[in-house]
Amino acid sequence: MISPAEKRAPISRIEKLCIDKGMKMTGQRRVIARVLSESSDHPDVEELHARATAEDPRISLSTVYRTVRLFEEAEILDRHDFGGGRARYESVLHGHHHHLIDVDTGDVMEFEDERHEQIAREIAERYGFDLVCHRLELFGRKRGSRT
Amino acid sequence: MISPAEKRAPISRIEKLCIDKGMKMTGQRRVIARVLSESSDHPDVEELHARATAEDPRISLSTVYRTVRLFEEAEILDRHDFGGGRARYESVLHGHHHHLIDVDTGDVMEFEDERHEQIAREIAERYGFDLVCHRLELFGRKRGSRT
DNA sequence: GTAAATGCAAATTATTTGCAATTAG
DNA sequence: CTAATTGCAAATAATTTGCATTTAC
Repeated sequence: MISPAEKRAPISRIEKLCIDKGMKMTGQRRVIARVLSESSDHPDVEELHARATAEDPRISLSTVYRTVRLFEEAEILDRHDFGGGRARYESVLHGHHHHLIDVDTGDVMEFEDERHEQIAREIAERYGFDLVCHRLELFGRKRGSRT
Repeated sequence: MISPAEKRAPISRIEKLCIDKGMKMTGQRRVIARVLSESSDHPDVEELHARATAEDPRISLSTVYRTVRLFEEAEILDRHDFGGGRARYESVLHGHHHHLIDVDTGDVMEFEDERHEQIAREIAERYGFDLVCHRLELFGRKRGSRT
């Protein structure tokens, strides 16, 4: 039932990036790359490990930590701190955007805003800086929620 | 040489806030409040402890941790994460503003921008949220720096 | 074949907490 | 006087690392 073909998972978008950068693609790295490519949320390391081991149980937490760090340094992943003590990750392939965090539920919504981009560039310039990156995070409460 | 008068330090701005909120003002809490009132940068707990013990050596690190937490919950302090693994604090008395971080040196500059405030409110509204707070951080490199 | 990657357990780092002793109000 | 606060040392929680073993290229 298990044909050899099933072992060759298709190359994920992030795996492609890794190959282009000349990284050594181990089985675990390939799975983590796939999990990240398929995630449209902002998982933390614990969650990534859970998703990865669901596909292949022989992936250790250390490897997930090492891999997200590697990917972050290779500019494949963005790391975020939304509070709660754990770093959360998303692929840079999801593009440049910002976050609106529901302070009651922890839900994260994404948005873009061109006016904001313009203002950010302008402020950096005013101080004599080239903008490397920036983040805008809004923390809000659903209108009508008591408390 | 040491007159009794020297023991009565003037009441700092933050100590005043604490008293208004009915907090029990211990010696260590008073010193930490003063150090924070006099800081115009964004010290972490380690640094606050160093500044506090310089004024009075019998202040433990635990107490500094407990006090910044207390002050944060009382909305006397804002906590920031500028990367580097440690939380950094500043008095809310410094007003609402945002940060431009020099990625090479770690220096932090502050700025305000009314247009940005307006956009933030508007975006939250678009999603049906009341804005609780928000943060805008620009990471930049001094123009002309090689690398 | 060889340098790089992995798993595991132990180490680190930032922060929190239990508890007996101290202190503000 | 009494409840809140402190110091200290031990506990947590997230993340990193040393080292023997495995693996991609």
